[in-house]
Amino acid sequence: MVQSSQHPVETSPADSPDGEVMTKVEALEVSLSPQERFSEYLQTRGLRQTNQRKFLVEQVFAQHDHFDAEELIDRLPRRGEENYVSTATVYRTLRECVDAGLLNCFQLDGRTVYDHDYGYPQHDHLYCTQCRKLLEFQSDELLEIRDKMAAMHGFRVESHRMIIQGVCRECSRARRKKRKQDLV
Amino acid sequence: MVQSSQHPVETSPADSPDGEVMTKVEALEVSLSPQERFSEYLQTRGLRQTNQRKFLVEQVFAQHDHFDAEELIDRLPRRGEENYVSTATVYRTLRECVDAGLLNCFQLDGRTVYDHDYGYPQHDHLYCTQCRKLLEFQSDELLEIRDKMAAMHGFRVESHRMIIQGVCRECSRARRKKRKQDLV
DNA sequence: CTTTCTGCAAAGGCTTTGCAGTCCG
DNA sequence: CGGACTGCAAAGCCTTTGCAGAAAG
Repeated sequence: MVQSSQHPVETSPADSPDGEVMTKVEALEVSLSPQERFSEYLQTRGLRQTNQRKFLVEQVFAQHDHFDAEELIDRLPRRGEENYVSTATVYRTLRECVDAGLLNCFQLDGRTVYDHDYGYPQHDHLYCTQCRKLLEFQSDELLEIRDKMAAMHGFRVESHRMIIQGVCRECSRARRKKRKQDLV
Repeated sequence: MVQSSQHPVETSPADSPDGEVMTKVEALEVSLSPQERFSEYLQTRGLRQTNQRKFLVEQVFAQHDHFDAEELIDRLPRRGEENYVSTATVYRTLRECVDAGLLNCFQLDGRTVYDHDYGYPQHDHLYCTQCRKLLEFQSDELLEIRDKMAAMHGFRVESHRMIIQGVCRECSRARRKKRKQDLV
């Protein structure tokens, strides 16, 4: 079976229904908006400020969310509608956003997932293998270990990617409930 | 540009040329060989003990190395030669090895990389973005943080994947050398 | 003998690319 | 105006799948 096209991705909820400790990943203060930052990037490289690029960056930063190309395309205007952008241009622009430092990307289940980088602090992910939701977490200790391990091996760190796979609270609950029902 | 098909992947060298601390990832003592373990897995599920499966598991465990499907296929007999195994069967068997717990797999640069799991301790990776080499490291602290972060979010951990990207010692040296030459 | 497996070739999913027309600067 | 950009369709890459013949139990 091939991955379905349903990949709900959400950020960590601010509240904790169980009253447990929750780290919340907050937006950072930045002097330039993502749009301005991208504009700067384009100018530096002698690239052009097109309507498609402006529109895409605006859409990408309209909500803080993880997404893949397909999800982005799904919420953009269709062919024939105003502001339609072709698939090729979407892929090309996503790559530029990564180069510009606006987005991060990583592979998950064979698709490329994009994540806001600019104006957002470093973080890692918890991935629910049941509902495919992505939660974020932050850990300075993790960074320390990363740097220590890299140093041990003479590595100069550029970046890292940590994904914890498992089952989220909601899916665990749903499963327990189901098991209970199955017993009846 | 698309990823090239050259992906040297090597394990961590045992010696440290710089005399720095090195963690070495050692093989574990296991009661069954990978072949025996796989055989057991097949029997349990009523699957068959074919020559192709036996041959592939043997090849996969002949050397401790990370590899992708292409690299494995490259060192197998060609079509027409003795013990030839089709691409489809290689992919099918790799998947079975993962199901059987013999191999781990993860995505890197768009390809699926396989890693010995059975008879080998949990470990994570350092990935050199210059030479595409994969080194291994082990850290119990990392596991503690993983569990702590998961607990904070009500997650039941199944597994995790951590990859530190950067430049390895050898590539750093090569680069320094090159810069020096460029100055002459 | 029956069911699973294999090899083949074709298809699939995601992403990139060549090209001709379009648009930015 | 010239080079960069876009949309389109086609190709590419890696992996999976349908099917008919082969093989395991």
